[in-house]
Amino acid sequence: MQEEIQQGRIRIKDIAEKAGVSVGTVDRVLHGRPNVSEKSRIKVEEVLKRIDYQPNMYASALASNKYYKFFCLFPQHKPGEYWTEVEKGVMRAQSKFNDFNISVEIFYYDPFDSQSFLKAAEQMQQREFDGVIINPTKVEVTSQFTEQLHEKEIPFVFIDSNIPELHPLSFWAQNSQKSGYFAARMLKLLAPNSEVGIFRQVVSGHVGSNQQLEREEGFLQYMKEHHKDTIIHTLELPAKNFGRQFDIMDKFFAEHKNMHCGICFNSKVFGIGEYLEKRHKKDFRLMGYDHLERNNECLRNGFVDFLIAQHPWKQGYGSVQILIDYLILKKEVMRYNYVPIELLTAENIEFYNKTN
Amino acid sequence: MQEEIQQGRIRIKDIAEKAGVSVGTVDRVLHGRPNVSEKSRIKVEEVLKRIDYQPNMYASALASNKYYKFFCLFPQHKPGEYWTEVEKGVMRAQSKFNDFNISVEIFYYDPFDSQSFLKAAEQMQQREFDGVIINPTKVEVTSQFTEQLHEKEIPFVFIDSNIPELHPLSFWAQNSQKSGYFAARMLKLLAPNSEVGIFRQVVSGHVGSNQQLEREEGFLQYMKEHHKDTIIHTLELPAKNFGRQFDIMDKFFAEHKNMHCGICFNSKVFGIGEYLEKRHKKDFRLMGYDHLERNNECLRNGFVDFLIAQHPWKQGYGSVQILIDYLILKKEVMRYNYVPIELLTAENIEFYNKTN
DNA sequence: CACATTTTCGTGTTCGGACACAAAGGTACA
DNA sequence: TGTACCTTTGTGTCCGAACACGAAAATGTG
Repeated sequence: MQEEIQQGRIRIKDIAEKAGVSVGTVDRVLHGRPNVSEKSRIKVEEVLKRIDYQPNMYASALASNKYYKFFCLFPQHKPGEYWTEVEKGVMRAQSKFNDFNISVEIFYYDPFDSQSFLKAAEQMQQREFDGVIINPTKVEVTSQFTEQLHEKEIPFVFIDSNIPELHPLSFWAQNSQKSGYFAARMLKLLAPNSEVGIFRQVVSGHVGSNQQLEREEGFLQYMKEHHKDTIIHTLELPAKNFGRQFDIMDKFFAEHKNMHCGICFNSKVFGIGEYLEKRHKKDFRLMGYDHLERNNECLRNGFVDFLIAQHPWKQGYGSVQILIDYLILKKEVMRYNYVPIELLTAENIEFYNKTN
Repeated sequence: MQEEIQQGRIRIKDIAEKAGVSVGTVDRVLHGRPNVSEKSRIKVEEVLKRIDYQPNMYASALASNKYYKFFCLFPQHKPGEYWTEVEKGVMRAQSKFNDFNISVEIFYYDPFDSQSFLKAAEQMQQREFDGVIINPTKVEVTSQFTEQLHEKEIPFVFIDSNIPELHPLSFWAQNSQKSGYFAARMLKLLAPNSEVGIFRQVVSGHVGSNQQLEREEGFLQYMKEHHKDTIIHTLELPAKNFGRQFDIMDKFFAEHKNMHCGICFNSKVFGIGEYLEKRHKKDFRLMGYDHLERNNECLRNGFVDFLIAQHPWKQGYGSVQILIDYLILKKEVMRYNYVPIELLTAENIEFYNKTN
C-alpha cells in the first residue's frame, strides 16, 4: 500500500491549479496577506469553498521555521507533591511536540507570599516568550500580571483553578464545587449515619486556597440537600506538618465519639491517614484528594478509603496543547476544560494511568 | 522569540559535520542500510553515542511520502451503542494524524456468527493494508486470521478484550476481572445487607462474551473474599430486547423479596433500568457498564446508581496511535494498555469527557 | 597493468508550505 | 510618450529527512 499517492489530500498547488493562479497567490489568500487583486481572491475563495483544504501542519511548521517559548508560573513544591505531576505533563508535551520547535520553562512562586508571584512575573517579562501557563493566586495579584499580558497580546492559560474575569485564553481545572458535592455523596455511602469531620488546612489562621473553600462549599451543599441532619465538626490544622499535631487531633477525636468518617479537601490527606495508622484507628472512614504516592499508600493500607483524582498530568499536558493549537496550528481552542472527577479506591487505583 | 534558531535541535546535517562524512552516509547508518564502510559507520556511531538525536518525525513523514492503510474489524452494532464510541476515537485519530498520510477503514462482523468474522477477514485480505485493529472473537476463529497476519508480518492490535497467546503487537482494553471486583465493592456500599441480582445476557442459552464472564468472575471473587454470606440470584435474559421480558422479570423480582440491588455486566443495563422505571420501583439499587446515552438517562433519573466506564473512545484512539508509533515513528510501543476503571454517578457524569 | 565489477560515498531532488524577491502589470503625472 | 511608483503575480529557495543517481574509490580478473 505504501508508495501510493493518496487522492484525498489537497495541496496548495492543487488549489492554485484549480483557481488558475500561482501558489504564491493562494498562500496570500490563505493567510490574509495583502497584495491580491479582488479578481484573484475571489477565484481562490471559490475553490476553497468547494473543497475542504486541510493544510499539512507539519510541513507548515517545518517551513515557517519558528521557535516558540512557553513559560509556566507554578507554586513552589517538594518532589512527589501534586505539582510534580503537573510538571510531568508539561514536560511530556514539550518532548512530544518538540518537532514544532517549542520549549517550556518553569518559574516558581511562593504560594504564601503574593509579592513572590509578581517578582517571578517580572523576571519572566525581562525575557521574550510566546505564551504562559499560570496557576493563579489572588485575583488582585494575578490581574497585575495578566493585564500586562493582554497588552502585549501574549496568550495565557490558567491551570488548576480559574479566574474567568481575567479572560484567559483557556483554562484546565476540575470543577471544585461539583467535586466536593460528589465527595459528599461518596462519604455518605461509606458511613451513612455518622457524624462527619472536616480537616482544614490553614495558613496563619485562614484557609489559603479557593479550591479548598469551593470543595467544602459543594460538600456542604450536598449535605444540605440530602442529609440536613448530618452533624459536621471542623478541625483546623496548620499547613506546616499537616497531620502531625497529634495532641490536637487526639483531643478532636476524643471530643466527638460519634464521628466515624472525615474528609480533607486537599492533597495532604496522608497526614490524617498516617495519624490513623499510628493510632491503629481502623473504625474511621477517610476521604481526600489526589493521586500522590503517600496518599496511595494510605489507600492500600486501608487508612484512606477514597481519593478523588483530578488528572494533574492531563492538566499540564493539555495546557501546553492549548497554546500549540492556538499559536501554531491556528485552531479554535476550548475556552474551558474540566478534568473528570474520578474516584480512586484500593480496587481500581492500579489502572489510573497517566499516559495519553 | 520567534525567528530564532534553537540550539538544542540536532539535524542529520549536524551529525554529518561532526563525523566528517556526508548526510547520505549518516542516513545509511541511521537506517541500517548497506554500503557503509566500517570506518565511516564507527565515526557516525561515535557521534550518535555522544548526542541525543531525535529525528524530526514530521520532516521524515513528509519526505518518505508513504501512505498507510489501517483496517478495523469490529462487531456490527446500532448507532448509539458501545462500539459507536470506539469508532469515534478511531476516526478522531485518523483526522488528527491525517498529515502522516494514513487512512482507516472499518469492517464489520456478526458477533453471533463466527463464520462472519472469517468472511470479513477474507475480504480484507484481498486488499493491501499496513495494520489492523481487531476486536477478537473466539480464539479458534480469531487465530485463523492472526496467523495469516503474522505470516505477512502485518501488525495487529486487539481492542476491548485480549487473547495474549495470539501475540498481538499490543492491546487496549479494561481488565474485566478487576473491574468486576471493583463493581462488587461499590454494590456492597450501595446496599450492604441486600441479596444481589445478576442480570446475564445470553444468546441461545449461554453467555456470549468473555468479557461478561470475566467481570462476573471478579465480582464473585470479591464476594467470596469479603462477603461470603451474600446471597446471589441470577436471571438470564436473551440479548434480543434485553430487559423487555417483563413477565419473566416480574417473576424474578417477586420470587426474591430481599433482593434490593443488582448488576448487569454489559452495556445493556438500560434495559433493566427502564423496566424499573416502568414499574416505579425505586427501592432497587442498580449498577451496569458503559457511558451510553440510554444508560446515562437512567443514571440521571435514579434508576441506575453507578455505571462503570471504560473509555471506548480512548481505546479506539489509542489503537490507531499504537500502529502509527510502531509503523511510522518506529517507536517502542506498550504491549498492554489498560483503560482505567471509572465510576460514573449522577454527580460526576457531566465531566466524563471524551477529549484527549 | 588494463579493464571490469563492486563497494562506498556525496550530491541533488523531492515532500508541502512559508516567504523573499524579482518580474510584470497598472496608474499617475509631467 | 516616457518615467516614476505602486500593486499584483509568479518563481525560487528553504525547512529536515528520504532516497535515487552517479562519481569516486576499492577490489577482482585476465
